[in-house]
Amino acid sequence: MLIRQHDPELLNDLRSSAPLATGIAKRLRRGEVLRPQDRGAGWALQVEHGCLRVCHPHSDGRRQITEFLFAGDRIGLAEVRSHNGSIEAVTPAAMTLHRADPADEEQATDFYNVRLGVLQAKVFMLGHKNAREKLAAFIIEMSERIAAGSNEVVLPMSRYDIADYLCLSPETVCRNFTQMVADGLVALPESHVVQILHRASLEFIGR
Amino acid sequence: MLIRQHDPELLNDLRSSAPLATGIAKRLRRGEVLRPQDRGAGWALQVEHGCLRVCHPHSDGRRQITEFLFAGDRIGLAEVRSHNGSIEAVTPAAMTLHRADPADEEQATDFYNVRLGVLQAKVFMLGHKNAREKLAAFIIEMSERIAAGSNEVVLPMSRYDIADYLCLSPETVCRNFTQMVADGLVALPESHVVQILHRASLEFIGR
DNA sequence: CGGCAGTTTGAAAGATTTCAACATTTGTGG
DNA sequence: CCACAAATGTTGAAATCTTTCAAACTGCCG
Repeated sequence: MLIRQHDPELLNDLRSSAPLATGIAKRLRRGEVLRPQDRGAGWALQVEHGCLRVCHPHSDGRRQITEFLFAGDRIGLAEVRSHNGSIEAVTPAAMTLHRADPADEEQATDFYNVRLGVLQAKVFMLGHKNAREKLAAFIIEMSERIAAGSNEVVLPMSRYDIADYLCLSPETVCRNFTQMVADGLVALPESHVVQILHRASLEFIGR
Repeated sequence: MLIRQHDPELLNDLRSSAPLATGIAKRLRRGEVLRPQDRGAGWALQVEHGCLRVCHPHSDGRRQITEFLFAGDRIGLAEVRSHNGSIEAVTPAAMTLHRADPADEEQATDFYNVRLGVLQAKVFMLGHKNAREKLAAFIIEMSERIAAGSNEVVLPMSRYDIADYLCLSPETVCRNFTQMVADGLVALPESHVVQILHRASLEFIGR
């Protein structure tokens, strides 16, 4: 699949298998913000290490976090920009910026399909899951993405970040963590360290 | 942009500007169901007239309607199939099925970008809108899509369908219609006929 | 006419948010 | 290294919103 030269901003991706050409290195300190207009459209970002969040402001003053990005993840800056979004460093992070290769149709196909899948899953999550189910799914997702399926996950993001990602209040996130501990599903030796005690139950709850 | 011959199920679209080659005609009676496996992957569906709904079943027994389709709208059958979905006729409907043209990259680009935009908008809607805001946005959307922006919209779908589309209960949909009538925002001469009395307010509420 | 699917309304239950208070952690400057 | 301020995390109680359950109403079709 070709990305047309004159319209390369259509490139969108997250965690694609296709390799990108080497690109421009960039570093962000904790909390630092990258606005896509810093770079024109047609650029993709690949995380080298650290954790980023993709934030979108809302008219009511709240924000929505549509993605967390970890080492190896990629996203098209055009998609971030499309809803007035920005990329912020949750932890100190290093990344590289790449121009879309207009000749690599494999790459573009991959990019689009991964993004469609991610968004479709989010629609189902937001539509039909309650707070407990969202949080269970979130813990499983994080264990797979940043702990390689291990049962101990160190979450780099705050409760506020989790809340904005799941579209809940931070208090609700907190209460549901507490409830899961009470139910023996997880342990929280520290607020950012989640030990999964019953993965199968968590997976079932998170559907 | 090319659709690769061996992987044509990547075709996805809704209301693209690119023309499709003439295809196979199909008709559905009210309530009749089309399952994508009826046709293999790599097919797109274009609505000729009538209204369709794209339904996805959930593990808890409820369903989610991810799209309503009207004359001129298109969707890739692969995307419908991807989450065990089906296409059902809300009204008697006629449609044509088309094989993706592997040489038409313009078409595929269009397909993907329209779908990404639709899904992104849905994520925002489900994440941050309450029932009243969802319904306001729905009425505006329907007025634009099936009434060409007119202030009188005849809704072809039931309150249950609207509820499953907005991820609300049918009673909540109903109560919010009633409330909007009480507030003078709309009139309901019949339950399926919505007259928009204050479009600007509706647009503001639905954001 | 009766039945039936769809719509509407009421009342109670349930879930989540909001507001408030307090605890804990983190970061910074003395 | 400590003290302090700011940010983050937790818990409680009340308010709000939505769902659920129940009942009644409507219009349409056989």
